[in-house]
Amino acid sequence: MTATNGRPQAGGDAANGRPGNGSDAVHTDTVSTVVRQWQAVHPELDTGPMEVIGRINRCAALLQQAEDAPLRRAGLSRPEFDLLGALRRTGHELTPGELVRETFSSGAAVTKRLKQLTERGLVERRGDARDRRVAHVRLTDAGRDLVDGILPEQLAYETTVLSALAPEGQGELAALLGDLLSRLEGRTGVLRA
Amino acid sequence: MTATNGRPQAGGDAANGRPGNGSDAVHTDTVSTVVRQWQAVHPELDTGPMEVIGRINRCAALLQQAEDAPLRRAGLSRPEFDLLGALRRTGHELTPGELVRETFSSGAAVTKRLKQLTERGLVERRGDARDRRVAHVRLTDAGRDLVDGILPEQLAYETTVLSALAPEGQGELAALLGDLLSRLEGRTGVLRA
DNA sequence: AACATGTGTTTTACCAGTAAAAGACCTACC
DNA sequence: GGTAGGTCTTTTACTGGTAAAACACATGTT
Repeated sequence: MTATNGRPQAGGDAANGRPGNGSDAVHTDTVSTVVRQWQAVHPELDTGPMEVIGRINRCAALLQQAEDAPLRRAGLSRPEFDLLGALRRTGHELTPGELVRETFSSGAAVTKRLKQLTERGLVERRGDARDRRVAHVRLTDAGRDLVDGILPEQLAYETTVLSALAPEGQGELAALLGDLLSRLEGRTGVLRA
Repeated sequence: MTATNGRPQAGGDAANGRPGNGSDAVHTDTVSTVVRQWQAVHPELDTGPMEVIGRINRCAALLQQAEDAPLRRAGLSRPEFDLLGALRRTGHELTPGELVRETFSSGAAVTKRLKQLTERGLVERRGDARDRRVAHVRLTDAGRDLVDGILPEQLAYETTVLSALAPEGQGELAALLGDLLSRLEGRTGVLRA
């Protein structure tokens, strides 16, 4: 459980942090294989970060596929659901600009999605009286019902997916990711550099 | 699944065995805000999975932006780098089909990328003598040099990005994600369902 | 040998996302 | 009150992805 930071020499276990797991139950996840390959080719490099970032990326990819299953049944993509969800969880109307911020997507993407969701009757828009540039978007009843119907399925699905981890493991993971995320989000400078 | 299931709210540190790091600094990451909003609207739902999956997704999104910085300087997208990296780290030629499996992308995407990378002189292809359906792709010297030049930058960048976490935290995170990932990858049925 | 079936790769048609510019509108200052 | 500059949103042009079909070839069977 020593250095992830300082040269994980031989064996990918360096970043593994757990006490006695050297031999049994070898992690056969693809990332550890990839890391081993890199270390064989470039033994001088510290591949520690890969073990974290590679896994985050890969988990995200796999989980999104998994999560998408309940959504697709409802004919929604994940970004569409995110948009509807933002409206639902805030509980009030949002402007397109606010939706951009809530869903972390570009303005153009939000415009397109709103168009489609409006056509499907899931959201409505009205203009602002004072400032005619801005629009206000709200869920229709159908939109709200759809979100409320999907969300429990979604969470149940996620629960089973995460059941690979013990509850304490899930807590740890959430906490660690929270640490990382709050720093990442706080220091946007790091990201834009 | 009761409302507040085993969710590690303030007691998270108890369950998660982290020694010194019990800094009760409130996590101000966006995910915790989102989760709070959902709980206000649907107090009966167990939002535990969101704290993990939401954060994985968000971290992935932010980290990819971060990682992309060094790549973009070299005029490569991440999927392109993944392809070149697969060739580099395996150390031998790969067929398009193998590249599909290594990089987790579709065949069509690999074909397109190979075309571009070939035009840029970073990879070469040759046919197979025995089976004329298959091609063999290898890095050119320029391609190899490019990868070798970028990789250290990339890792350095990732190291600074992860410096938000203490080394032990990084190890724990890698281990937990490895657990999750190896189960996710093993049980493909869960994902394709 | 001829054919059905399977595999490796590419092509086609299409869809969603982005960046940059445009458009519409506000505001504040001269 | 007109105009410069800023903000909110949409449009445009394009890129890159996917799914499904097409293509080219191999293989096993009769």
